[in-house]
Amino acid sequence: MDEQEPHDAQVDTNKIIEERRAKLQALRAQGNPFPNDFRRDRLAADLQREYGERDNPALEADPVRVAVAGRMVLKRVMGKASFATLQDMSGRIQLYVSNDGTGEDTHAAFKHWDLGDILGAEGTLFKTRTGELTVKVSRLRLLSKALRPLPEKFHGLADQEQRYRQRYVDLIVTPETRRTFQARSRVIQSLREFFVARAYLEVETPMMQPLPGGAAARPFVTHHNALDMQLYLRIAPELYLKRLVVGGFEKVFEINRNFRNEGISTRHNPEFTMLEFYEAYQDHNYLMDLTEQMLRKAAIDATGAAEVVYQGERIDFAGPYDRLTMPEAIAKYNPQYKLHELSKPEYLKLALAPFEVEVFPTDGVGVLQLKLFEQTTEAKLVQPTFIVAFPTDVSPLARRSDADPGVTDRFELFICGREIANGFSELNDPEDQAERFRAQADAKAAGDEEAMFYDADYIRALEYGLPPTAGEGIGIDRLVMLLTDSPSIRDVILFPHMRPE
RNA sequence: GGGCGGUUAGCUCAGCCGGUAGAGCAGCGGACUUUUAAUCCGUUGGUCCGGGGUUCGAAUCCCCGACCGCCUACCA
Repeated sequence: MDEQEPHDAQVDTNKIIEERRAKLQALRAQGNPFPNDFRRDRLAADLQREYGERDNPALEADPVRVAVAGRMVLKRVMGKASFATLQDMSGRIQLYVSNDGTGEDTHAAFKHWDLGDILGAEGTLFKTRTGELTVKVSRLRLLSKALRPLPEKFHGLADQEQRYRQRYVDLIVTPETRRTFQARSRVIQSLREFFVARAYLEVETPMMQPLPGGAAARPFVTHHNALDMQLYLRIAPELYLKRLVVGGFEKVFEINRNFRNEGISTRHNPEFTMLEFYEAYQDHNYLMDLTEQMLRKAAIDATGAAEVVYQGERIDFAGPYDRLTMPEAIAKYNPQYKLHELSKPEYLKLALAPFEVEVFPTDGVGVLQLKLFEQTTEAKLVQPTFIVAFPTDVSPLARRSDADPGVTDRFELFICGREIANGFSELNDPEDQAERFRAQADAKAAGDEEAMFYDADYIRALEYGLPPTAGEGIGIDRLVMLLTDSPSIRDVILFPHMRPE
């Protein structure tokens, strides 16, 4: 369907907007109402930090001249003098505008400016009677007229839908939203520092792939016109990153988007950010140690402490974290099950009977354990917990355990009942990998839309020799949710996917 | 996909057992030179999400639909 209707065809409007348009028209008559020749020299938070403690006599004895700019978010007019609160990227600073300071004409014009307008102000600092640091304005300019009114100044924006759809408004009026995304930036910065400090190379691998690989998920499909070929948005970077390890980049990481054509929920967005990293000559046990250090640092860098509170639960990222096999975890959190019985298929099938899970005759012990784990235990793993030794059947890219070929040297990290990380010793045997791809391809042919494709070039890469390698992926959005106490993944994604308005 | 809840002024929200639309903020006009969600006086502003039905009469009750939120399922 072609729906290229012009954007201004359906402009919603109201009396307030009309009045502001009229004000803008009047401004146009006096010159360009969107000047770009004002330069600020200070940010609000810097002023608060540097001069917030200074008393008024000190400020007046040694006048501090400043030029500030920002959005007017509060305004109090009192006749011959007014106060306004300006908000910039760093915080807020109060302005004192008066006939004495700016002259009557400017002050009179200011009275007609609106909340939401962008202003530039020059003046000197002083403290009001109540001790608030304030700029006594000598020059004041309107830099950008806002035509649309801001949400109610006290309650802000409560409508979740509008907060997601119009994030720009949410960011203006909701301090928690600003803090969340600032914390998100610190988390990613922290992770990047962590790897760079360990001599990892940051790389970028294809987002558009001829074969989507590295995970079990339904992909988005697109089309390249010039090549006349189908391409998939990637569901994971894994197979490309391991190709780089073959190439001799023995420590690599990538922080970038994955795309999965699946449901949307408070924990799923169609595009989400993934950290993946690979290190040659290491194994899954090393990864678990590394993960503990990494998450401890990320928590401290994001929040100032290794212990955070998520939705009322205290989460301790300091480590070390529990490391349990699935049967161990099931028995630990569900004493009704006996550990020594949990490796018996008949016992597991009996245990699974009360749950609404499909059990297939082909399910091995490992898969049965996984199903029981998901039903009984996953949600109870509040503190960071590594679950180790995943069944080979559900781990087509992981190295088989030397002790038990039915399981792999793979772990997942659970926090607050959610999977946060997934790591393993990589399968570097090209013949074993080819066999597992064939099994996946068979499953796909049988109708499993999430089964993997057979990736012949990846097999060819393995045939050149992949060193023994450990690799891991961490869902950044879910980690940021935990570190910012956000109940929905949409709260940590600036522009989450929504149905069109 | 299933269940529950929501949608009323630009924003935050009331609106009872069905009787024909309200408040605060914002806006507009006025007073006010140290306010702090400034205050005080006056005042403008509505496709009650959309469509159908019941009724003398629907924001209100019923049905269908849209969108959003939460839970649940699926999704490693």
